[in-house]
Amino acid sequence: MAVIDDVARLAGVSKATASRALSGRGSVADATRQRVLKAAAALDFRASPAAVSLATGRTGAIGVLAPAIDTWYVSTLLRGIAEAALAHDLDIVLYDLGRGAAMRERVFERFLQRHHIDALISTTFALTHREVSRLASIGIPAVALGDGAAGVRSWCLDDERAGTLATEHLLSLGHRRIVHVGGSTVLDESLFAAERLRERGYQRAMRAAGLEPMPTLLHDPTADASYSHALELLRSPDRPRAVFAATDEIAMGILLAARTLGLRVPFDLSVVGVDDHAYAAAFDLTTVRQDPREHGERVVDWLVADLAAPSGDTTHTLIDPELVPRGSVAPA
Amino acid sequence: MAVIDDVARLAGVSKATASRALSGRGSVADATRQRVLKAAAALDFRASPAAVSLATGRTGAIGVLAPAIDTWYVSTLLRGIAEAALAHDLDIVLYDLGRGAAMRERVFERFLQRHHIDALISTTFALTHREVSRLASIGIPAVALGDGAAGVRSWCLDDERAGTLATEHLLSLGHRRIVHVGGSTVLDESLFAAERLRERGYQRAMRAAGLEPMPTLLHDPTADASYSHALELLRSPDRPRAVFAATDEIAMGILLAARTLGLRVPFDLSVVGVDDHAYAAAFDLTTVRQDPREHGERVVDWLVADLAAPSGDTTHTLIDPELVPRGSVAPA
DNA sequence: CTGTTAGCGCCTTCAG
DNA sequence: CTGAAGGCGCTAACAG
Repeated sequence: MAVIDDVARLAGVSKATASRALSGRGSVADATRQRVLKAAAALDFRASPAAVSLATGRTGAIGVLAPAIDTWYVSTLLRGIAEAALAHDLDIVLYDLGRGAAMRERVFERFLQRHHIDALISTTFALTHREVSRLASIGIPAVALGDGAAGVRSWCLDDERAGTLATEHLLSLGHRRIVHVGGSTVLDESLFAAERLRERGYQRAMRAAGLEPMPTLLHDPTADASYSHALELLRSPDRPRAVFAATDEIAMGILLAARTLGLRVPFDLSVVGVDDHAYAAAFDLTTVRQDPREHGERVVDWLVADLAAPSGDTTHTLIDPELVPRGSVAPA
Repeated sequence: MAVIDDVARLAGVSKATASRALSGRGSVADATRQRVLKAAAALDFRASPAAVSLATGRTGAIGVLAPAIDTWYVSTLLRGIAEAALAHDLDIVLYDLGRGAAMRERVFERFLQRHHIDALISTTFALTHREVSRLASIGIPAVALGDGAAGVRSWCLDDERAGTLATEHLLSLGHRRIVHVGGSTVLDESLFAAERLRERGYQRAMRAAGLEPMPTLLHDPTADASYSHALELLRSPDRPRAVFAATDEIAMGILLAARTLGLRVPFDLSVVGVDDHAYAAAFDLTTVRQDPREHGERVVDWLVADLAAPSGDTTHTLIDPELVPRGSVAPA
């Protein structure tokens, strides 16, 4: 592997000039730059990132802290992040927390230990105060997605509004007994802020319509768990005719259960979800959309700008959800 | 941030001794080691990965090259890789190729440029000869998953056998007109080796049963595309009664289309998929299982061992698929 | 505009 | 077992 000294020698300049020519920082005579560039190409030179990083303090990588990658939300988000990162010539280092937050502390300490990234994107789980100040003290800017944290720039779907939108849609069609099926608080009380907010949106909409919210049904936030719970729910004689599911995955489980039981959607049962999951269209599922892929890109762009010129901005941006009417809902 | 010199000073030893004590390499008197460790803890010392990397040539990270992260196979695999990586105290650097391989060259050059990783895991797309030799020449060991490459250790589902298994299952139940719906070769001829092998397995099983394989139907490998194509297919008067879908996602699209058209599965239509996707159980879909999560862990373990003691092993391991009978199939 | 001189923080011979 | 010295490859001042 050629090193910069080889390039410099071949171009007949000093290491410093070669470095300047290669990096574009500092001024170099045009002719000189061309010579250096040509020499570098000839030698197939590639700067050692470790050396660059040691000298500059920059790594050229950003970290992503996320739970359960094998999930529609996170994987789609990751896709957006990866695309934007590529465009900005940044590596992305992935830290998967799995379900629940057992590994959280360990992961956090570990990636901190290595000063391996220039910035951090945290998703779904809010950063704790301690983590935020820790990050700040070692100078890694952080942003949060999906759940904010004080002192950190964040973007997040207006989950409460999403719940309200979905519920109001059902209400406007004359439904009154609307059941809310929520993503679990089972795993960890502190984690599923989004789900709790969607529930609150539901409750608010119900009360605004003069109705008493019904108790939220909870289980693991997977299509599977939803399916088996829905089987029970829909078998009951006074089964609901309208359901607001906290996520599309849950909604899909309900739809599948309805099919199994021979219920006709939307005539026997109306269902609204949240997400606009990749399968939502095939399920003909009415839902409230969010676009994690676009969010991922947006966040990376912000981070890149902030890295170049720290803004100290810690705004908490709420993203407006949008109802996507499809065929899983009918008038009461 | 404390550096090793601070630790050494606090412990009253030299940098060299501190380094030895901290890394465990080289012998240090027990009492000395304790003192160093205590000093390091007191100072909250963390070695700079850039410096370590520069000095040792190791980065402590492995790269993952994958298409379309927002896909069941890749995201599940990634989950397994991330878990194993955490266990081995390795970072994982993610390179998303998106759909198709447009970014491929760029990504490849880019991660090569930075000698940012100790090893590479490549998925789905086979590495080209040029890439393999390139990797070898700069000394990054690579493994492949999902599609092998000459000169590289690889693991991969026996896709042809998967196709055969699925088809034979249908045949054994008396079906004769079995249609195969395949993941697209539409995107890029050279990429979807797995799909082509599954098709071949189907054809082989048909011929072995004395039947002429029917032409494979192709479209984008998403549930959505599958849904709309299946709508057409199943509306036709001589619609098939048995379908072998190349992936569960495709199978799910077909199942949804059947529901839309009022066909009863499995009585009017039998469907078999491949993958054992997270939703397969909820769809009650008979399928051929593969377990990418487990594969991910296995591959990382191998890589870690190989990093410690290079084996030169370039075996191509075929993973045996397994039929998972569920309710989407009935006798003809 | 360009070369020289110091490091960045750690590991690793080589002596002792 | 331990310390001193040099180097990994690059960039950042500072002169010139």
